[in-house]
Amino acid sequence: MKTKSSKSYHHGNLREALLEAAELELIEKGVEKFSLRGVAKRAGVSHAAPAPHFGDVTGLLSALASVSFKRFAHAMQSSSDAVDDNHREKARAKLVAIGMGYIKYASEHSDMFDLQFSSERTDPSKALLEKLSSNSYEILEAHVQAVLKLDDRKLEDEPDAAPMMWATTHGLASLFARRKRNGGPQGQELQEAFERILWRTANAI
Amino acid sequence: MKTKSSKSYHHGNLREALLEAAELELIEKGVEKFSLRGVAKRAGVSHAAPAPHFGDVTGLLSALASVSFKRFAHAMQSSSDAVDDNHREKARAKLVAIGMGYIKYASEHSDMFDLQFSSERTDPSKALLEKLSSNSYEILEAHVQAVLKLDDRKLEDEPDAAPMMWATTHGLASLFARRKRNGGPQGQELQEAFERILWRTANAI
DNA sequence: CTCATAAACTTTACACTGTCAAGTTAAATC
DNA sequence: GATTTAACTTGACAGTGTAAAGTTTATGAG
Repeated sequence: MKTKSSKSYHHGNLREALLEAAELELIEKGVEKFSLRGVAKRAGVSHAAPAPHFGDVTGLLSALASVSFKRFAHAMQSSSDAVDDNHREKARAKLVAIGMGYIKYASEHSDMFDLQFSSERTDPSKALLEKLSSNSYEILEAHVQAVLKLDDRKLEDEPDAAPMMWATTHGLASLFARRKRNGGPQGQELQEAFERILWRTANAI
Repeated sequence: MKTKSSKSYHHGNLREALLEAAELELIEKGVEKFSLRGVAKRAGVSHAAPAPHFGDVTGLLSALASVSFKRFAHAMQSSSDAVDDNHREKARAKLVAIGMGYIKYASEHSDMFDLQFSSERTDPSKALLEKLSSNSYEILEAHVQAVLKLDDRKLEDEPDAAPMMWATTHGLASLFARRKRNGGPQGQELQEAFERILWRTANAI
């Protein structure tokens, strides 16, 4: 039981409570209709209570985006870790898994994913956000590096490889998240198509 | 002179005037801070004047997104048309040109581009929008088809080819548009990298 | 333990937003 | 020329974010 939940004037851990409330608000209302007052109401505090912790609404959403980036990186990493160690094309399989983790996260948490890359409600220059964003990229980059190493190549030799993989993955993820919101198809076969596309891209580097 | 601009009660072509004002508003304020009342003020009419023409703010933004999709498709098409007819790899060169037109439009009109794919302020199920959106995809698809035809393959034989090309292109464009907004680098060398990546992708289909 | 300070939180206020309903004006039609 | 219909204005309302001022509590120095 981490929430104090007593009716004391000082909440105790309002910051965390606001982040949780904000996630609910985001999921229910979407990035656009997200309301700071709505978050405060959910957390049971006055509408100006978030200010000391996050400043303005951009501050809160940036913090939430940071949370999402952490989970995002974790999802990618564990997707890669789940690849069988005896896979005959382990390096590429891990790279593909990174991409599938990326896409899975985007489709299962499309609102949080949107938030990560929505530079309007978020301040991407916020120190933590910038760092976590590039962290995610570096995870993918490291896997590209492992693939290049198979042929004794280095990242510097192939400066386009990681951006290409990132762009394809991001394109698939965001187009898919978009389609999902609009009620388009999202079956298993689509996931398989994504995996084939990622394999083709991985084979092209 | 299409604008009546007299002080008559009925504007005459308010619909067009509002679309122009909306584009200015979008460029100056961005998708997020876009305000319907701001648009009305720009056009010199009352804040409720847009309603008869567009309904609500989503209606206006959807109409503006349609305008943007038309220009977008045109930009891609003319980028493809500009490819030398004697190019030794004409089909692939045209496909790459489509992608570069895509990216160029996204970078030069990043707010309009954002609007196209922002499903929060826009209603993607609006008949016209849906049609124009799929039109853009079909332009790219037709170019993929031309590439496949070189080897006597058909779209049905390679159902992943067009989505792959679209995803990579869209990924590059949106990541680039994002980077541009955040003041990142956007030099000539970046454009060249994009072109190399598109070539690699085009060669992988 | 006490008291000053600082921080968390509430209350109030303000300018702004989108949209609805009710008026006004002018164009179109019969 | 009268009436219908559409375009547009005006006014109102609930909701938004944030700034300022007031209240409560924790903190820390003496």
